[in-house]
Amino acid sequence: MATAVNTTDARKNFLLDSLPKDELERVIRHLESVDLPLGKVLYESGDKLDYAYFPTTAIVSLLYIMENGNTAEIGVVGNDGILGIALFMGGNTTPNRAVIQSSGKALRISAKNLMAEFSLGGKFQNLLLRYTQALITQISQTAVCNRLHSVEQQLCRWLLLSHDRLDSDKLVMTHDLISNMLGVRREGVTLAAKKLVARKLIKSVRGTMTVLDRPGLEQAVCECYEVVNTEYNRLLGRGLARTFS
Amino acid sequence: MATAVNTTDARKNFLLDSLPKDELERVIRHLESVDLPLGKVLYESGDKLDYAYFPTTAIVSLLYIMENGNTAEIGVVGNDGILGIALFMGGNTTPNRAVIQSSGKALRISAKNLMAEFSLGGKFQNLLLRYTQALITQISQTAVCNRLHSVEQQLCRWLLLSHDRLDSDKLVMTHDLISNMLGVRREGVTLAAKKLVARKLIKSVRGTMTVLDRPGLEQAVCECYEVVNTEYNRLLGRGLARTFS
DNA sequence: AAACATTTGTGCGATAACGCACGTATAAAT
DNA sequence: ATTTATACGTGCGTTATCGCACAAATGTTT
Repeated sequence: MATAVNTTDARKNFLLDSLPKDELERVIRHLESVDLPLGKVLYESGDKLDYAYFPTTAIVSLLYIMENGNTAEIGVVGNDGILGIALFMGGNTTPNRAVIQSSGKALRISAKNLMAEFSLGGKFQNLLLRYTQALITQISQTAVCNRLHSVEQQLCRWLLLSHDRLDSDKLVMTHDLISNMLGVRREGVTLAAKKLVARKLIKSVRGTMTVLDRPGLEQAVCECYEVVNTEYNRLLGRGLARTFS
Repeated sequence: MATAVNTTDARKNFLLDSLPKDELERVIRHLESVDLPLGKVLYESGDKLDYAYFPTTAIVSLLYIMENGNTAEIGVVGNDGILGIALFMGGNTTPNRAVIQSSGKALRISAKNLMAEFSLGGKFQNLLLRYTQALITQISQTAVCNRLHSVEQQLCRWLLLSHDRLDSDKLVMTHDLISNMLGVRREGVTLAAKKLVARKLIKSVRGTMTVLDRPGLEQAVCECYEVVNTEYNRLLGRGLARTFS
């Protein structure tokens, strides 16, 4: 399952790609590539983390699971970031679940090696902290969006967040799965999707949603999306938003 | 306005209190005490931060302000934490407003001195990162709570969060102010408060709410409160929850 | 091709929160 | 003591979302 990693692969992750050459080469020796299938749980709430993951093509949801089984997503991590910030932040674990939302690959590094590299300071440490701040903004904006915006707007935001982290326009996701992410009813997603279909912004057929009109989606989404994107840009030197393809 | 600081004052802030003696003495020389009146804006969204603040008796809300003027709180900081994490996280600013929710004192440190102390590593750095992780949990839980819980439950949570950070049982807050924090209507707060009054958990009279039955409030609140509290305890070695007084 | 499982569409009553309007209470100012 | 400003209470129609039930469509398996 785990294999060695070359520079080209590593650079598919924006954080790794932002490292100066010498640091990247140092880090890359600790990396191994892993396949992450849809639905796989990277870590469970409260689990002590053995690895951190730099997604390259996979997308991972940070999910909170209530006592009654209800779920809500607090953030998304793809090729823009890293999973396992609790390692270098000092907590070793977090009270949420990380689950693969879109299958693909990630590069993992052992907790021990991550800590060693982090404590060297340098750009690596700086990048990880900046990324963490960007993630805080994303989580904050999720809180705000949950409070103030409609399901339709949130679906737009969610579609854009996913689209940004994918090469394709085709998102392999059922309404049911999305409803668990957004913390709403499945029917709510169906309804919201129908409205977006009516506006010709997306196509929605059994298990997949396809982005048809990216600029249109950006028009339909609430300001939350842009706030986060701008902040990623400011902190990490590159936005996530894809230009229309 | 700003005056020198002694150890006793500094120890009113849990982060400072957790420092080993030598580090506290080193940090304390950079601190000055400031009074923070209700409503004062510590920093505005996007402001470059000149100071970080360790509240001792003041409570500060992290607020996001929408384009249309709507507001929603993403987190609360009191004597448990620090304002200005963006400094050591590398961003220097954050897209939210910090506003005094309950007047009191805080100890401030210049951005330059904070950075210097942080980069020395040691317990200070470790504590700040751990605190940041705890704050992430609080913000995450706000997101979840906003999605899944009723205004009444959220009011309970908000009251407990404030009560934890105060010496008194009396919270000086209008319904209108609280509604801006929770991101709901003023009438919604009035209604929710009325229900809590009917259950004899609080008293609510013109501009103040008084906690009458702390254990009762803890029974009425959603699980979100306890999740955050447990995490603060785990990460920082002390919970915030006050025992019934 | 038929049977089956999964996913999506739709209808309907219930509930929570909204926006607005206006009345009432409380505290401060004159 | 009277006025004024602020804060709170309440009613009412509207809207968004919920929970549930079940039908229709779409893939998959046999």
